[in-house]
Amino acid sequence: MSNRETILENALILFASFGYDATGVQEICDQSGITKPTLYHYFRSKRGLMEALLTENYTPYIKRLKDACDYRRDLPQNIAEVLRSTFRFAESNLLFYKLQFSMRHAPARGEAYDIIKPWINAQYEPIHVLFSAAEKDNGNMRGRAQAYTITLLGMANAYIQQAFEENIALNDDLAYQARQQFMYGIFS
Amino acid sequence: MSNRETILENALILFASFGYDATGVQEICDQSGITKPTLYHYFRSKRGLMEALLTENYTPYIKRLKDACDYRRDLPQNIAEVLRSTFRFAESNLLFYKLQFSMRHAPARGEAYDIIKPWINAQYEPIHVLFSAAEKDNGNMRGRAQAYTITLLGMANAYIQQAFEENIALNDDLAYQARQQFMYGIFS
DNA sequence: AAATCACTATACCGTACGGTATAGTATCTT
DNA sequence: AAGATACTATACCGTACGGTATAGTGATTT
Repeated sequence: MSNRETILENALILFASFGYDATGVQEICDQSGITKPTLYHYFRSKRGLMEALLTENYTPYIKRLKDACDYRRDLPQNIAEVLRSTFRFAESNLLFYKLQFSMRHAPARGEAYDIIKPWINAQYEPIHVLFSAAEKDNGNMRGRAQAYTITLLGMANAYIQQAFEENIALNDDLAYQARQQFMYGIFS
Repeated sequence: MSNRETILENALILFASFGYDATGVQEICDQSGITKPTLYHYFRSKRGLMEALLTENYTPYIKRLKDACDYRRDLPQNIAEVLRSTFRFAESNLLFYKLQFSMRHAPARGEAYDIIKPWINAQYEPIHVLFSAAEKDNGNMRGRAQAYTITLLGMANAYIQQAFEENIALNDDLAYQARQQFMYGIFS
């Protein structure tokens, strides 16, 4: 494995375990068996390292999420796919999921939140577009696209957290159950 | 206002804005118009300051939550009260709600999470006891008390986040709506 | 063979951190 | 009036931080 990959791997472990602020560049180097100039050769700064980590781990998920949000006049189908892709994202790399989750909820003016902000939007935006499109086919959804987006993501995360703590699988059955509960919130 | 109160107030603002790690003791002192020995006179350490902040702001909520979880064979009523007390807690001090929320989701081995851990349990435990008690009256809930607790809290937080971002009130109507959606997840 | 390139170690920079030793001051107790 | 108590400022401690100047290395290109 290349030094670059080793650094990314150990940075993920340390950032996810102790947080961005509390993890020193030196620790990452020690854990990776290299020295600081090597790290700074591949990544311009500590922040650049974090950004690279996010880009490499987020990109495939965001791509799948965009596909899941392609509206074909079957909103329940879209919601199921959004939940499925998100569940798989969480399950495929638990450590990264935990890291990005803690960063999403970090204080708004901290550096960690500043770094992850564009990715929050990259996840939010396609889902919001989906609900906006669905509004046109369902009048009583009007003006609630933002609320649906937030609630859907919030519910997905609640299910994911629950699955982790109870050691149950984030399979398609659970995605279906989450979808039913979410849609009850919409049409009631 | 006493120095102690001033320190607590400014610490809340800074911790909530920038995070526990990223906020220096010196900043808190500057903002409060005092010097470090004064701060260390009232609070033994930076961590002690954070702990005092949590104790003073959490205590009344936990007390109300415990009342809300007193099971009288009417689970929907309990759930409504849990949601109401939690909504009011969030609405009464937005800054503190944001701070504790970010700490709850901070990395597990960081200091911030370590400090808030007992309070996470103080919130979790009475709700868990409630669902465990309700299990005895409703067979098909058996063995799912933990799942219900996590999902209820997750849903409450999703509603609170949504209310903040859409600038809508966390009133009893919203608590009722959240309860309906949650109970659909239980009995389906 | 010379020059270039990507990569890496030693040793160091300035700064900011959490925390404290010392020396007060002002108020309250006896 | 004397002593104790609660509180606060100046100045400082050791340590760890993110980041870098310098000087290489070994492989690739010309």
